[in-house]
Amino acid sequence: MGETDGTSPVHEPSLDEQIAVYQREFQDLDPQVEKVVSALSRLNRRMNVAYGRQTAALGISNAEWEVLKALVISGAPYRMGPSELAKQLGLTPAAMTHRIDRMTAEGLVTRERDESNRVRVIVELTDEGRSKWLDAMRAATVFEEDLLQDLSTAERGVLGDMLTRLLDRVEDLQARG
Amino acid sequence: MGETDGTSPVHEPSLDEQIAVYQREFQDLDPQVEKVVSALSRLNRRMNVAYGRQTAALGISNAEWEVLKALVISGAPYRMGPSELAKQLGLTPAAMTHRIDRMTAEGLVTRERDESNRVRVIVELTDEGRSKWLDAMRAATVFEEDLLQDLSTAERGVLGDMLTRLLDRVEDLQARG
DNA sequence: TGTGTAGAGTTAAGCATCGAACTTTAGGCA
DNA sequence: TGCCTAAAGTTCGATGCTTAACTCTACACA
Repeated sequence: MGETDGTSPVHEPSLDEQIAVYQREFQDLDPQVEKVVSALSRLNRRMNVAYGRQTAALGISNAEWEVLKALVISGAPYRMGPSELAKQLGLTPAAMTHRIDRMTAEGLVTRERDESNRVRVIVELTDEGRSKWLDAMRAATVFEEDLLQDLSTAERGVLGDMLTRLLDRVEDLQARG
Repeated sequence: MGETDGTSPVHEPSLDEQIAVYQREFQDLDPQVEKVVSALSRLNRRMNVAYGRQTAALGISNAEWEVLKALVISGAPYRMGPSELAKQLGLTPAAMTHRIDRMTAEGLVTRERDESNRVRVIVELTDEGRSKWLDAMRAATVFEEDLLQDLSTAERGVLGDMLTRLLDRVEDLQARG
């Protein structure tokens, strides 16, 4: 085909190559900082692809899995309102309405009016939804254990700690401006 | 309004609360692993929100910024084909076509046929596109430096190193299955 | 009791993305 | 030369998301 010069398929640049170019193009760049944020971004994209394959194999989407997770995390009896769900998942209420439509049709959740406050709606996990969550969770933990395989227990602790600190920091920044 | 019981606004559970519930609901969960992956996921969502605000302030979207970045990283003369771009950004060629349409209309890139191989198309960064990239980059680095503020130089190095190892690992897993 | 306001959720219209089918060009091989 | 296959990009139809407008209920306050 075209100009396959022998060794350049499509060649996504490696992290270090990417940072080297950035430094050429943008002098006051801290390569250490850039390495952290670029790795975070790439890592997350790849992880989402991996999760997507697993959930697809179970007949649900990543989007639906997010909803199942939020409901389980809310604890028994696994009920939340659409707005609350939307806030946690970073969606608009409109998107949440549609997502709940689909998941209701698939039997993963039920939707009913709150009789004690008729403006509200209660989304509740069904047994099937809970079981799907469990299946997805099992697959996810296998993958996650695999992912962290090269890190010692001590390193995992340090990593978790540092990421938590970044998370606190970003929430702080969010709150201010 | 509703049942504001005084201290539960919408209450997104903290990372530790979330993991505590997960352990109740799913016995064989490694809390250390879960903490790492959950923090990664949350962190990335928040960072994307932050980047989104910055790019919006510049009159572009995060999606467009991703394209600008890829073109700059490819190095001068800042040219790539649509498929190559699509692969790096994790999009389908169809989506890339439309995105390039929009960015061409906005003057951020140009699109022309490759005369030496008329099946191909060359997307090239314009001066305006390069300048937008620079503006976004300046804003991003300020944010990123802020984000990592609580980590020492040594810690940043360790974090970058660990994330790179995870990235290598996930690429490995991707390649296999 | 009535009115105004605010919050929860849905509906409607527009846009970005996806998967699949299609067009065009390049190159291999008879 | 002519055919066949593969690759690049676009077009088409469907899906899920966004913003904005709207409905309905609850509560505050006169």
